[in-house]
Amino acid sequence: MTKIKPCVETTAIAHKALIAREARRVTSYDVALVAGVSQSAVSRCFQQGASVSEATLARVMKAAALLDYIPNAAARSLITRRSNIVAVLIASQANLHYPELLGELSQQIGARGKRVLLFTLPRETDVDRVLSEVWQYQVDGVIAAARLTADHIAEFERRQMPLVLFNRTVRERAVNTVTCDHREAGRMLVSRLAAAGHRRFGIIAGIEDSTVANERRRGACERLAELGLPPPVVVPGQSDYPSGAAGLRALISAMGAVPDAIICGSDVMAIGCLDCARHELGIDVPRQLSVAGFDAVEPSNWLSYNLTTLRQPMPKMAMAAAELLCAVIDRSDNAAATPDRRVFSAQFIEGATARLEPVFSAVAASSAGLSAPVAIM
Amino acid sequence: MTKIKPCVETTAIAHKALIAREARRVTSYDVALVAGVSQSAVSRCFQQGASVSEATLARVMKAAALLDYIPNAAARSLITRRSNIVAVLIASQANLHYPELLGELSQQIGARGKRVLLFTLPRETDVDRVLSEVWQYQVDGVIAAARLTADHIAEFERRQMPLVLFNRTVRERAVNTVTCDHREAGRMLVSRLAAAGHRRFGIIAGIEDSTVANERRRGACERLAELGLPPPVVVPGQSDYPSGAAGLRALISAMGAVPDAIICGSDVMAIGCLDCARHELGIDVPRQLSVAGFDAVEPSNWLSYNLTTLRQPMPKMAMAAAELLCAVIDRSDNAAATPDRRVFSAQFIEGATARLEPVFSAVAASSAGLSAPVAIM
DNA sequence: TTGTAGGCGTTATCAC
DNA sequence: GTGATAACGCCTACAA
Repeated sequence: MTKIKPCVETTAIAHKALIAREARRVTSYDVALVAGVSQSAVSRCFQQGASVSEATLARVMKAAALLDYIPNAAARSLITRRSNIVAVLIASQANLHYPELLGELSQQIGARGKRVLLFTLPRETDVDRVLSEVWQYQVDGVIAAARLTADHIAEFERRQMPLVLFNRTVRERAVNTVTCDHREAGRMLVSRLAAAGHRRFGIIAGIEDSTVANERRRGACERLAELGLPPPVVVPGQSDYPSGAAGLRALISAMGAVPDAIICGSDVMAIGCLDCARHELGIDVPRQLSVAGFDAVEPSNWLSYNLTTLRQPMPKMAMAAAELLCAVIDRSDNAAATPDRRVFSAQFIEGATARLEPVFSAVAASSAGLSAPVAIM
Repeated sequence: MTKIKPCVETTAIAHKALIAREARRVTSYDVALVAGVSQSAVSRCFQQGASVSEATLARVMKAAALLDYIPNAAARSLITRRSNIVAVLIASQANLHYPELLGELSQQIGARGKRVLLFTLPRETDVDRVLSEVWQYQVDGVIAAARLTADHIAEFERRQMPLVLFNRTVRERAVNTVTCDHREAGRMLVSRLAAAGHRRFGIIAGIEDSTVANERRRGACERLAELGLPPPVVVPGQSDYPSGAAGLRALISAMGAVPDAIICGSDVMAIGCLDCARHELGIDVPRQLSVAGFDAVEPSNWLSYNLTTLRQPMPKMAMAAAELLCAVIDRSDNAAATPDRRVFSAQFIEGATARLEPVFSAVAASSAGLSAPVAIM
């Protein structure tokens, strides 16, 4: 009488029915049972560079496939202390203005074997409430495109939570940041406009608590002063389309005339300003008035606008943020290294809404086109 | 001699130093030790509706605060089988076209105590690779704004994973879906244009594998046939700006003349078509040609365009998706109920790029303005 | 290479 | 109301 050894398929089907009856999940024990090995052998089969024999691996993988087994990330993270989840904090405002940002971040983080857990902030003041949620989820690190205070940063340090700020800075603390040099962008824009003969400048500012818009304005004002030009008239804006038109009217009324050039804190405002000037006030842009924006959003490139603007190299910045964060996570066992700051340059897009002198000097050309990362200590 | 009972603060500080020395995380045991209660008592303090005395709660919470204790969601999910994480699968294309979608979804899901784990698909064909990742993370459910096959759906059922399709459908299987009635939208658009006397129609189609664009085209063609009008000339497009211009030229060449009306599969193409007509071909829109799009993206509302289009009620649809998914999750212990399909109507935006007859009939007005959910069994 | 045993941090089930 | 004890599903020495 021969002893019949049941084949893996048969055992798997029977065992799977059992699991279904008990309403449990499929675990590595189940796979081990079906494959006829120990649970730890199964565990090793799902890890990189563990020592398993060819034969065992094959048996285990077959059993796993038959049972629809997938390792449980929650259980794994409990012991490895790695969830492979990265939190992205993003103010809804930024979300809408930079639709590419989230997509690029997700791709780049995904390419590094992690996933993005999304935390959107309806208002930038909701940070506290959201952060306490972040801690629960045991994320490996955080990319924050939102306004954090020095106290928040301190809590990240206390909890040893890797952090990268995106387009934000905190003066009081040393933090990893990825930014575009918005101040330099503001300076560059003024330089080009001034070189073409513009003298009376108006500025439509962005949302008040936005570091980005503030830096742009600061750079522009600074450069105007250096060039000995009169200070610009600044009117407030909300970074949206209606603010462009409202800002234009406000500037004309404050200055008693149409300015030579208007610098808008964002492309959407610039487009609002442009539409108002052309369609409502009958102002000839760029002959009577130059208009410029920031960000090079998709519509700025459309035929109806062809806006003079400055582009942030978003894909590169997203890649830098993912890279930086993952580097910090990987070495987070060791002592914390000194924070890294990666600064990118904006790229000047000439467009056709501003009168500009052609650029020949090597310095201006390179500073306008440069977008490689520059480390500033 | 009096026995000195050390106060909570002192114990906490000492114990915290110990934890730091051992490089461990703070656990509920640590809190229990400092608070002088059992670990289970601590656990109960962090649950809804568990029975704990006022005094214990206070002591525990104080100790927790001193130790910076936060419950570990990974450990919790291991036993509760709830991760409070929802996966959102989104094709990058859709991401860029509907920036509001992700923000709305995140808000709505957040309001229900869960968070969004983001899975972006560079190509719609990457679904398989991404799904196997989804299973690992033990998410509570999935909202998919990407193309799934019947086989994929089957795997969701096999794994008993709650699923809601967003703006997608799968003919072969019964699935929970939240959609906009794009076919009806296409019909509505043709009805209005035909009523204003347009007869020779051109269509610039969207990306070939997009259900949405196909449904829109189908509805338009269907309605044209019903009205006894000649079938439209259809040219392909990629749903982007350049496709609008290319499509316009292709239509003119195919028809041997400028058509009466062009229906574009998306607003961005409509805008590309419009810019080309006006700025490059000198065609008077809407006098010589009517142009219409779909989606009511932000720029469609700008002065330069004021596009005739149809809006999807995104916020309502996102809310419906979150609501539906969470309902399925909450009752997922019981037997699976019959799938739910929530269909919304697009809202007609008259704009100024198409010649239209004013609408007086109550039927037309209500069908054009309706955006409340309609359950279809 | 393989199996045994202990632990990761929580919730659930019971007695008390 | 409170505290012991057993899961949850996996990884990781360590011994074989």
